[in-house]
Amino acid sequence: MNSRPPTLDEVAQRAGVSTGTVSRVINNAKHVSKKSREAVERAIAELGYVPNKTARSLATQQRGAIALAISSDDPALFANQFFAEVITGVNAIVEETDLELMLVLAASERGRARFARILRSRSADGVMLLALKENDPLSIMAEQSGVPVVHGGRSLDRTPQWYVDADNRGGARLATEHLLSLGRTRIGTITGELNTHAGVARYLGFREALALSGLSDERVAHGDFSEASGMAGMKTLLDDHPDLDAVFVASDAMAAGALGVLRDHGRAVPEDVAVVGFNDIVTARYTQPALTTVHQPIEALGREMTRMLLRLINNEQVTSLILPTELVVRDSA
Amino acid sequence: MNSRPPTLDEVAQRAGVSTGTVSRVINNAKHVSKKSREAVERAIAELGYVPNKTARSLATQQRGAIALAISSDDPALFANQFFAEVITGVNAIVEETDLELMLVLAASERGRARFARILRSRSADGVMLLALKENDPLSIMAEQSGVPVVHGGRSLDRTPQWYVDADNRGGARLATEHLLSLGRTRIGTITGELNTHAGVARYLGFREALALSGLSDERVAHGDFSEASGMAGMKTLLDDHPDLDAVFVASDAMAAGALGVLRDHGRAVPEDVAVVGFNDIVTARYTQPALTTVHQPIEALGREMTRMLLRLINNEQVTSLILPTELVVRDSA
DNA sequence: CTGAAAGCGCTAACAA
DNA sequence: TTGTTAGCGCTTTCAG
Repeated sequence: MNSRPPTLDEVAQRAGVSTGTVSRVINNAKHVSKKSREAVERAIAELGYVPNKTARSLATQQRGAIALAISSDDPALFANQFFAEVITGVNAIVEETDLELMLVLAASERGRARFARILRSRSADGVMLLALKENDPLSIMAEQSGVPVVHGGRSLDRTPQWYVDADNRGGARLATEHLLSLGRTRIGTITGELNTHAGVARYLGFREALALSGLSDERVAHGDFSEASGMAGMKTLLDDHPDLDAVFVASDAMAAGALGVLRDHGRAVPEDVAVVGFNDIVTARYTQPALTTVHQPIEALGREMTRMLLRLINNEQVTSLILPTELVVRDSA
Repeated sequence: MNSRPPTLDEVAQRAGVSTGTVSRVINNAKHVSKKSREAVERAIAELGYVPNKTARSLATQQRGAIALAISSDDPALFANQFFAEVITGVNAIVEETDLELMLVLAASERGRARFARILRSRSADGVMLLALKENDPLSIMAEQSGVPVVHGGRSLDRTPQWYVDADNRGGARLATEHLLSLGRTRIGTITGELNTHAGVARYLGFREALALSGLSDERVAHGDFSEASGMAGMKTLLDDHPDLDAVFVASDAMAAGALGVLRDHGRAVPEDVAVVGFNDIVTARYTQPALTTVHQPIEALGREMTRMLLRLINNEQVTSLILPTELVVRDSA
């Protein structure tokens, strides 16, 4: 049961042709007579031939693999929905090809070193990078390596050459406009980390929407996307602007925290204060009340990153992409 | 910036030694003079040499990669916490080695075909398989291939040769005993799918605990792990056994559904009916009330699977593992 | 349209 | 302790 798979040479012998011919058939090149082709195909079937990918890689100088790298210091960041959804999207496209998918979680210094080696040794024909922090060393490393790289998301400091991102700004506008359409006029926001692209973009979207309606955008508290910071932000907002009648919160985790604080302060949601979150995490459906939020096309992000990378590898033309977000209306606003 | 990395031959030339010697230094074999070693190391540093993994693979007949394969018809199943946590665990061990990690999501027929090819062409030195359904074709395929295989979880029909599993039965006992310790005596259960090992094991654990206390175990409704089935199961239970004072629910998703039904029927949780779930998904902390549940060591599962696989690849002795689960007490019981 | 042969970059066996 | 060389299995000229 452990017998070595047959080689191309053996197939050639069996089919009574040269290895060159077998190779041509396998890579369905032209200039092969029907007769040889059939003989080869029969031999392949009979022997159960499977090409040796390693040998082929060595000969062609192509690995037949792409890598999905996730750079982060905090391993907990992998452990979320986002991650799984991206991979699902990536896989959908990879599955249409013969490529292998390598996963590189660069959580530690070792992980980063491994990534560097993959780049230098051309272990992958291309790389998709989810750089979760700003100014990511891997990002720079990758773009300098000469290996095709597609980024998921952008960073503040440096816009990658090729990227796919969600429309954070548009999503924030959507959310804020929804609040406006509900007749709210004293709308505040709890921002995410303002040293991230997403954080800034969502804040800008919020301000944009208010500016267009000529309303004040001065009710703002700063958070860092975490639930705890959402609680703190909501308290600040309530203290500074007790007249608040709605709040756009830049992440669902923060919104969950904010919801708790509102409850504690006796403000009914959405009657007294309407709340909209961002991300549409699973738990958004389970908060009390269920959270109205902005859905990001995460799986699509994975799919488009992969498509883009494949084109890059094939030297086709590509263009960076911003994917639309959409509002999911539930009970909180 | 796109220059081909130097080859071993070039290093040899630069260091003024033979390729054999360079190879020995790289694989730090013995029988190398200090002098040569240093010369080689210098040359490697100067040239920025990185070994070509493909060439090495071809020569050694080892791929230097292991695969994590997830078999499922339903892509949505990937998109959960479980998946991300397993990978985090796997990565922790992989990161200690030079191995690459390939990911194979066999959702479609194509995916399965790709997996078969990986097996036949020895694209990976070993495979970890998360077979999410019973009687999984991949599982059989893998074990017949001669490639080392470690399973995550077991199936009902066939216990894999090497596996790591969570102690579902023990966890269910833990949960039920907790209910007993609370003084509850009319305890029911909503089971998971009874054509899965986990479903059956959890049901058995429940019955075991009740049997040991001499209590009736006849309050049972059957679900399929889904939220909807949890709602249905809870209704059935309430109809058939209105005296119910506690329920062990075989998954958190079902428990979330059950909680809603209890609320609708005016039963206070945990006062009237105590509820314990299973899995400890993220949302368990957000239900109303927060769900007492059984935590599975998912990341550890990933870690142990990987360790086991590495030992298998090195022809070391291994033994299948059952990892302990633990009770997380929150508000619902 | 087909066959022969020279690599791809590395390892490993054998000589020296 | 070192150098030499024959592969690993496939692709790809180059002749024919």
